Order: sequence, then C-alpha cells, then structure tokens
Amino acid sequence: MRRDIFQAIADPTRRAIIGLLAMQAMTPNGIAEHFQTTRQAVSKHLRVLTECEVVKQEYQGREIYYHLEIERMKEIDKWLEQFRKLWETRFEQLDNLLANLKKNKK
Amino acid sequence: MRRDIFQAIADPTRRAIIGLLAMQAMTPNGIAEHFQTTRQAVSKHLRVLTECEVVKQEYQGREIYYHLEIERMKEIDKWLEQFRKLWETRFEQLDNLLANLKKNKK
DNA sequence: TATATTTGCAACCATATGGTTTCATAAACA
DNA sequence: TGTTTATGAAACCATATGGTTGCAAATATA
Repeated sequence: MRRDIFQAIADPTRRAIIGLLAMQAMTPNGIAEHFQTTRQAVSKHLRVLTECEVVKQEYQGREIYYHLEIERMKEIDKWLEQFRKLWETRFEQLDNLLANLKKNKK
Repeated sequence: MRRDIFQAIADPTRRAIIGLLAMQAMTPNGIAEHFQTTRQAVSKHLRVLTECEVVKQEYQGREIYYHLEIERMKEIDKWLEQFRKLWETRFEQLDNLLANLKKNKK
C-alpha cells in the first residue's frame, strides 16, 4: 500500500484534520466533533496519517492525543522547490515587461 | 468525482509527469517513453491532470503537446503557508536556544 | 488512395478508498 | 464491582483508482 505524505493530503478531510492538529494536539473524539462523519471514519484517517508519520500519538490514560509532525509538511515544500524557481522566473519576466512598458511610456 | 490539485499529485507517476512537463511541453507518446506503463495509462493520467487544470493541451497536427500550468502548483504552496509559519517558529526557537547556550558558555 | 502514426475512449479487472455498523478492550468512575 | 467512556479493529459495502487490451478517429506519409 502506498503511504506517503502526498497520499496523506489527498483527502480533504485529512487535510482539515492536519489543519486542526496544527493548532493543537487533539483526541479522536475531539477531532470527530468538527466533522459530520462518524468517529470511526476519523479514526481510519488518523490511522493513515499515523502510517505516513504525519501525526504521532501520545497516550494519556484512556485518551490518545494526536500531534502533528510538522517535519513531514516540509517534504511537500521540498518537492515544490523545483516549481518555485519556475514561477518566480515567470514573475520576474512579468515584472520586467511592466518595467519596460513604463519606461517606453516616459 | 473529486478533482483538485491535491488528488492530482497523489499518484507518483503523475508527480513524475508534472516534473517532466516542468522542463518542457511534451506529447503523450514522448511522456510514455519515460515510464514502464502503457501509453494509454499515461493518457489516463493526463486526463486527470487536464481535469484538474494542472496541464493544458496544445494541438499541433495529430500531436498534442501538454504544458504544465505552473499556477496550480502555487495552490499547494498557499495551503502550506499555514504550516510554514509553524516550522519557521520552531526553527527560531531552536535558534534562540542555541544562542542562549552560547551566551551561557561565555 | 492506401497505409502508418498519434491519440483518446470504452470495456474490463483487481485492488484501494472512504464510509458505515458492530464489537472488543482498557481506563475512569459510581 | 458494575457501568460509562475512549478508542481501535473487523466486516461489509459502494465507488474510485490505476492498469490493461481493443478499438475508432484524425492526421501524416508513401
């Protein structure tokens, strides 16, 4: 089974869970309150996120707090790096174009 | 059917295709040469990417050149923004910690 | 015109995905 | 101790996914 950060963020509910956990660690029940699905469905999402190591569990009595592993998010950023150069170049080109237009106007 | 940039980049083959098209526009046949799957499988990936508007088609005779729409990549970057603050903060904290250690050493 | 090339699409298939309901287990509490 | 609470896991289901093979259509070429 494919299990990487890109698959982790493919589902909108999982992205929302990641967003929640970015604010604070939460229990499955706490997370489930924010969604219309069952707690069990959220639990399955948490399993995927755990397998991708996007979240870490912290046992506290009978509760489990899920923490976001922010490091994993950097992997996406790293992949994006190759494109960032491209769109910055395009931005520069546009910038130069505008500068030239302004120049010619004078 | 869910069709967004996050689903587009969920598949490793599609990520590779996006990587190729970042370099230059290519035809389906040209793209397929880089993979072990059939041309038709690549074609299906291109369909998903087209539906997500990650690529654009340019007809040239019987060939179709696929171009990357770099703008779509920015959407990922935008979503990542919320986490970027977090990991930069953590980096600063680590930085401060190191600075303090250095200070106390003196 | 006849043939080869490029491509998309349909049909099919095995497996993955995301959800549900039901259950088992362990901790908290009366 | 018996009951409630928090959780994960299993079984099941409809649909999505990623691949294949076999076609049809349109363009290029002999």
